[in-house]
Amino acid sequence: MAKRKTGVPAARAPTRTNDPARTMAGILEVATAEFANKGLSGARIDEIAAATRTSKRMIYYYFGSKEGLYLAVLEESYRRMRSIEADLQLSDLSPEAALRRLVEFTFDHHFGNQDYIRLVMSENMQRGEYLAQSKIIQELNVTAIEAIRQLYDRGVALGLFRAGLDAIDIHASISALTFFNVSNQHTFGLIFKHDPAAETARALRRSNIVEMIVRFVKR
Amino acid sequence: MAKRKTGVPAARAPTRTNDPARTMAGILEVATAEFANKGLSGARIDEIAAATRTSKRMIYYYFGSKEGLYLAVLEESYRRMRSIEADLQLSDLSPEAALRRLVEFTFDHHFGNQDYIRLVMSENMQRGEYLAQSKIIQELNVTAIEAIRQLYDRGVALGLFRAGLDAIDIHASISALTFFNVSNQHTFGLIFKHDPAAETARALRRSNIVEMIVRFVKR
DNA sequence: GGCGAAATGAACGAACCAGTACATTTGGCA
DNA sequence: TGCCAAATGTACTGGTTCGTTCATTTCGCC
Repeated sequence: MAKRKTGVPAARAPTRTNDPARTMAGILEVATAEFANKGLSGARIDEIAAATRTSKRMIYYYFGSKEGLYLAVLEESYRRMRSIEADLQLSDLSPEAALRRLVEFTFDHHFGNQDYIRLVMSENMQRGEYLAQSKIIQELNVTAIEAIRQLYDRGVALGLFRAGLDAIDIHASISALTFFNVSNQHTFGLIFKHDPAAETARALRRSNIVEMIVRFVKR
Repeated sequence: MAKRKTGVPAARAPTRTNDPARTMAGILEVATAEFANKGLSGARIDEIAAATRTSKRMIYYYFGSKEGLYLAVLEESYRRMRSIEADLQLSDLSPEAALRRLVEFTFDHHFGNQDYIRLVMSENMQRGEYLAQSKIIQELNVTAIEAIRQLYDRGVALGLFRAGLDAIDIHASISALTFFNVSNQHTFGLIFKHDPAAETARALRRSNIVEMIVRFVKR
């Protein structure tokens, strides 16, 4: 909670400065990168410690264990993701425009937050073992589903979308197409040589994904 | 190459029996499960050795290192996957039927071969580092693309499919939707409680994916 | 202005784990 | 049938890595 120290402007340099919040935040930031890069078993506590301003001792002081730190990273990462997602104002747009916007946003967000993608990949490699321990996370996704449901219901009511589809299913498709685009870029890109002109290729892929989703829900 | 021993029917029990091919195959089988379950860094050579009829010594004798074994597992797994895929006879079917069959097959195959999915996930966590070392693998995917291209071109020629689409892009979408369905089942399923009546939910998901792909390519 | 809990630092230990040294057996072949 | 390379078993090691022990410093509060 406390972001900064109260009094005492830094004067005497040689002494230590206690700042728990900053210490924890620093650890989390470094740990996020490490776990995203190497996964749970590949990550090294010593490397995380070395990259922070503080020591390994503090990691255990605040997070208890490697797994505890991993879980904290996971939760923080989910929290950030969902808080950004909540900023979309879809209700002002027409159903189709809203759907397009949502897919485009998801595509761009996943591309721009590959650490998040890799953490989710890692967690799926663990079979969701750690996510299951977290009460907080379950609630965080309801918003995404709700946004789709509202936009979809509007579309159906206006006769623009076909009825009988499931918002969760639509969400699954959007996630699958956008997630895979990042998560499997190495095995997929490597095999089919997508690299040259990657920019335009990605733009093309993006519009194709949008098109695919829209075509699926429209009458 | 040599599948079995030539002469010498097993008579004297107490003595050892040399069978390199069998030893290697046994190691690969166990290693596949271990790497698929735990990933490269999570896997333990000692555990693999314990689960085989042979010893850790043999693993290093035949595969050189943990990474060497991992790469061998990866290659073998890809090889198996593509050889099954090649069995589809799509050219006898109408373009749309062929497309449906391909998607259904891919969906079912991925669901039934989760070790393969997890190995690909693992490899993407390594940023394709090991796949890049393998000359063999690159060629193995061309068939999948080719199958789609042929079916798609037929569809366009018949005026059933819209022109201007890319076979690789279609393949990406099919892969994304079917792969994600398995790869992210834990984080996705956990969050949205898909568990009860999983059978019918999966069937529904399957037909929705097929529908989505078909709608995308049809005029 | 000092007291005690919170926060931090430095070094250590015990388990784990990839890889190896050394020794032995098997089996094709001359 | 005896020789030698291929194949295998056993026991060990050196480095790595999670986690801890012990000691010290900071700082809110009375």
